[in-house]
Amino acid sequence: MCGRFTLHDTPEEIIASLDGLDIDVDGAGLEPLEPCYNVAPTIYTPTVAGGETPTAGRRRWGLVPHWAKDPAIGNRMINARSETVAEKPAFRNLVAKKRCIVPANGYYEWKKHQAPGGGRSGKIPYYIRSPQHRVLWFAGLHDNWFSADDKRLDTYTIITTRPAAAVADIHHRMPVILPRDGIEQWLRPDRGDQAGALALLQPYNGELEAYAVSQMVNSPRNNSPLCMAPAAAADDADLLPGRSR
DNA sequence: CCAGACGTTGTT
DNA sequence: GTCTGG
DNA sequence: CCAGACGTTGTT
DNA sequence: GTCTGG
Repeated sequence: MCGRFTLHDTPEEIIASLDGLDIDVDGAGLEPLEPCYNVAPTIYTPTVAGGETPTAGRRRWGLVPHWAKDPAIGNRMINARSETVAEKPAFRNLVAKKRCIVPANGYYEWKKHQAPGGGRSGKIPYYIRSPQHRVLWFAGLHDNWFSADDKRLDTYTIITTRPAAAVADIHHRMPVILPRDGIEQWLRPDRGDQAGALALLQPYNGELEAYAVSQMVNSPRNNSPLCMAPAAAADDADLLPGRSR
């Protein structure tokens, strides 16, 4: 699945990674963009919503459907399965007109770990990213919700699929990462039909690298580059004088 | 007709 | 909003 | 995903 | 144990 990710590039770098795709960044709310090394559900991040001219804007992670009575439902709607997204009542109506993409520099997965000797099992967090440090674009769905006092809430969910071979040992699900060539079809209804868009929801074909990180990422309150540092380096930093454990 | 769900993950 | 279940 | 809360009353 | 919040 995908329950935590990073986004630390500048807005310019993020937009440049779309390689000239025509998007409306007017009033996009991409600036200012604080680097975040530990994006958790309910956090606002940049997204690009589909349309004839795709439009950038900030949205909150955790889909709150427009019909929801309680926006707390968004705390649990952080992922949508690609295999069933076209059928599930909560998602299928969004597939037609509410597709979006979500930029990330990488994401975290927790690998279950069985201690030798039948001891306690635990979980080790891993960070997964492009070896060339390219921006990854997740496939998502979005919606807008209005509170009783008419406050607008824009939210999204990240679509998941089976893992690419490079990360299959870590976890049996991964976010859908769109190839650059697929982004226009995902975002622009004039570039193909819905079936074509759904066909893009596949395990990632590109290169990925993965390595273990420290437990620092576990708490959503931690937002430091050390969250994505290799485990040994992060542990060393933990031992620096003056740092409480 | 109205009421109630609408989701994923992992674990058992 | 829309569908399923009762 | 993980962390953290999980409660009421009355008083300031 | 289970739910909410980040």
